[in-house]
Amino acid sequence: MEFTAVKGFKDILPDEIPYWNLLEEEAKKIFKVYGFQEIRTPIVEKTELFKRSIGQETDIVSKEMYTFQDSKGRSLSLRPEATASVVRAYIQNRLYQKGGVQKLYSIGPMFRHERPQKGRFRQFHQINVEEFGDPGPMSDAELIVMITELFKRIGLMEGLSLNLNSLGCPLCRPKFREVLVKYLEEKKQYLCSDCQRRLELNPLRVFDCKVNSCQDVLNDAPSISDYLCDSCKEHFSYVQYTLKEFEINFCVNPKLVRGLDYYTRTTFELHTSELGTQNAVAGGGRYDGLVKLLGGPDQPAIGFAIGMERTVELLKKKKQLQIQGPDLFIAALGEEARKKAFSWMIELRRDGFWVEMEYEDKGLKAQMKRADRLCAKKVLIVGEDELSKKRAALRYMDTGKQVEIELSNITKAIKEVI
RNA sequence: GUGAGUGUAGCUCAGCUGGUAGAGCACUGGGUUGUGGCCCCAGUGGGCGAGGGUUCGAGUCCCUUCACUCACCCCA
Repeated sequence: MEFTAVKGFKDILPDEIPYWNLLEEEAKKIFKVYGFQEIRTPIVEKTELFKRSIGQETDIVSKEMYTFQDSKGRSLSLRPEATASVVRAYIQNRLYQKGGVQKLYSIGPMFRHERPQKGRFRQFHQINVEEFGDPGPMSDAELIVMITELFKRIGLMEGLSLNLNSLGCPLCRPKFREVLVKYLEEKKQYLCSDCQRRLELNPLRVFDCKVNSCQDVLNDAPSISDYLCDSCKEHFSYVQYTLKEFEINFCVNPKLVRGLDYYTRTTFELHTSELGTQNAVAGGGRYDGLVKLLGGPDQPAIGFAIGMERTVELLKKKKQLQIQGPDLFIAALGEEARKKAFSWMIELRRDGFWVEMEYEDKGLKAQMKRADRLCAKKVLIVGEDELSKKRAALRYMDTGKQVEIELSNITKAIKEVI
């Protein structure tokens, strides 16, 4: 029996790497001009950090974390998301003392022990962005503009829909929650068993339910937008106003709630209709209370995460990336030619050209075939004839044309044409 | 954790009511003894996820088990 990867853990093969690189490179370019700096945090943290930040009662913490004990009996967990670690690092390294806002991003794997399905893996990758220190709606708008710019740049914004909501703040959310619970209690008999359970633990999550009878109940449910306090209302309308200014299409969705406890006020998600039911490509929101909750100063913050697997999946559907082949393939015939070819190859590589050749004693036809498979742009053909005539043939693979090149000083001649 | 579906060559899949494995692609070689992409020919390659049962005989029926996939759940 051969070994296979652990369930829910995937190899990312060379064919797919160009798409990952494209995504990462474009993201980094945009983050740079928006003033975000990279931070790299460990993938293991004390379990307590996630319990405190994400919420003890959330599914992520209560049943999806990879938790283990180290040899001293301390409980550690693989990170199920990035924000907790970044906030921890922000506090621990006193980044707030640097003054002003801190804008950070990180890219890496996350781990959740869920049942794998389309667009959902146990190890998955996120691009994570956090902005600390600014309470105002302008930074909310900044992040949303930035993320739409990124998706535009990689050609995916067309197929995505931006959902927006405000979850209120500690001043107004409790009141809404109270009214909602009261309403749902009355209709409890129509709710599915999951929602009846949610009602106890996290009533806002009932909005996520896909069961028809629950959605019917929700149609007449109180809406968070009617319960926002004046300051939250003002904040939210400024964000919307700004997005309109920049002609970013969005849809206010009062049913958009988040799975993590720490979110406040603005919350948003980018959805696609092309990937099955796991349709959230990116999501985020404001979390003004989290830094303090984790023992730091009372600093506001906002952030988002992009699901890389899902984004790459979309890229693969929409974009045909051109295969890059070697600049030159040297088809050498015979021992002597092969030796020469090898040293030319090394020299050309030293100058930054991608050059390949065949080491085995194969016929010209086989070598041409291999050059074609590799998508080599040009092939230098050199055999005994060429060695004696001191001229080699350079074939342009796209047109099929061939030219002759003097063997003396050949690498210099080649460098000029490739 | 729950439900459904699928597991046959490297890949994609065919194999009717059980009779002793097949196609396309890929790979190798040849047609063109030194020239790729198209075409033609030939060859290499699996014993049908694993285990057990029924049967004269099982990819084909039954049971068990494992894996994968999708959906619920949850979320990026």
